[in-house]
Amino acid sequence: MATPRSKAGTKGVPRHLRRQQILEAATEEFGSRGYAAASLAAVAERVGVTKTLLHQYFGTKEDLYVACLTPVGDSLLESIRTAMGDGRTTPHTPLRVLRGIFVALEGRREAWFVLYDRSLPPGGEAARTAAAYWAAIDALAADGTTELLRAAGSTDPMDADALRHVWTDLVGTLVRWWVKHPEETPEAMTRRCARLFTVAAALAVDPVPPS
Amino acid sequence: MATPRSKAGTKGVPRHLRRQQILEAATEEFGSRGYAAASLAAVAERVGVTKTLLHQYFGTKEDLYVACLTPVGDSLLESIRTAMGDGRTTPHTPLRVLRGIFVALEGRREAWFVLYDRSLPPGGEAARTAAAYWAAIDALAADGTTELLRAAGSTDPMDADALRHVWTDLVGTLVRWWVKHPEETPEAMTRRCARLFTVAAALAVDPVPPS
DNA sequence: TAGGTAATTTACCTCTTGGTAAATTCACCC
DNA sequence: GGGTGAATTTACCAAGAGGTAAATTACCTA
Repeated sequence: MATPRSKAGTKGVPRHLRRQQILEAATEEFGSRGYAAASLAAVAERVGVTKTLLHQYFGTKEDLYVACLTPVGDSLLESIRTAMGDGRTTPHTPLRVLRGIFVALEGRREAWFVLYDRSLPPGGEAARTAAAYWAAIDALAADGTTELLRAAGSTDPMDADALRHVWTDLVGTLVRWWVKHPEETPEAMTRRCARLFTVAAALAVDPVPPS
Repeated sequence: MATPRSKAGTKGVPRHLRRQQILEAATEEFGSRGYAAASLAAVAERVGVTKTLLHQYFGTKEDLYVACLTPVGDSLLESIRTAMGDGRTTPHTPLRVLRGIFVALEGRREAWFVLYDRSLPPGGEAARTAAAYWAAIDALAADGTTELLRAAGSTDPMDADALRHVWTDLVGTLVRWWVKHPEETPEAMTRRCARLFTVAAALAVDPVPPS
């Protein structure tokens, strides 16, 4: 028996497990480099497998991206929905939403950047899928912000739109900061956000006295 | 005289003007698609010129990117510096900074995304140059936020760091919104920000009464 | 008007990337 | 223990990217 010259053949990894491995590696790759800069070869190498396998598991590059995006988008969406509860928006809602997002993202924080990738091929299925998630999340955000805004007495629709953007991007900001601080648990991060809100509010309302 | 079979030869466009055209087109392309997804052929087509010309004017793709980045980064940095004035941070400073940024960006708003491109080849000159601008801007932001924070009585350095991130990314958010609303002048946008700040502060401080 | 120079294209090369068909090896089960 | 099917690789292709040397045209001036 000569030493096998080819390394083909099964490695004993069951299909659903391999699937999971690929998905995780791809999510990290897409999340850190961005869709356009990410290469399938790099993903394959992370898994310790060949590029071809990725195609046989997930099809095209865009398909793989969508496969990565879907679970993140779904769990994020669900977390936000449950955090917003019965539809009544209270001052506690923002923090509950944040906490939901942190928990949903824990263990795969870079996945956030998969959802908000700006280098997707325009017109493709990937872009459409991502846009659908954005729309769903934005709708929820709009619900919350307009209700808060109305309660505060403001009615300008442009302002409402801008505030929605501010809120959603603020979430992005906090997530990004959180990604850079892996030691911070979701709970600790939520508490930090609470403190930050208080401080920011005090800043905006309480002018610094000239000295 | 047979009709010329080749379209080579000068088109009468002086060098510095062509340079400017290329720079503008490249900035738009990089800004809208992101560095990795942007193609030199597309830039060339925007200008109505050949890919080769880009190389002869600016060298490699990264060189071209740096050439796009530098003027934006410089003018942005200068605008922020002058907006922050003598170093004394007052409650009016944030809005002055925002106004400076809007004015500096007017006419090439997408350039913002050139500065904050996350798909640059890691380790390259482009990434280094961009990182240098980030550092410079972040330093200014840190100055302002810590001074405001100290005046408000907070001392936690992690909170200060987080607040700096919140501020810089809030700027990004507002710019992004502004990019999507081309009709809004820098002045109008500044006023909108002022209103928004007031509303947000009221929201954060004034809980919605349960009804 | 002839020649020099600036501006630009042609044609080509190479490397990478996404993608596919076919071959190869392993594990399991009668 | 031999066959059957699942898991995986080899080898390959085509397209597109960045990049370069050389040729081509137009403009300007003496």
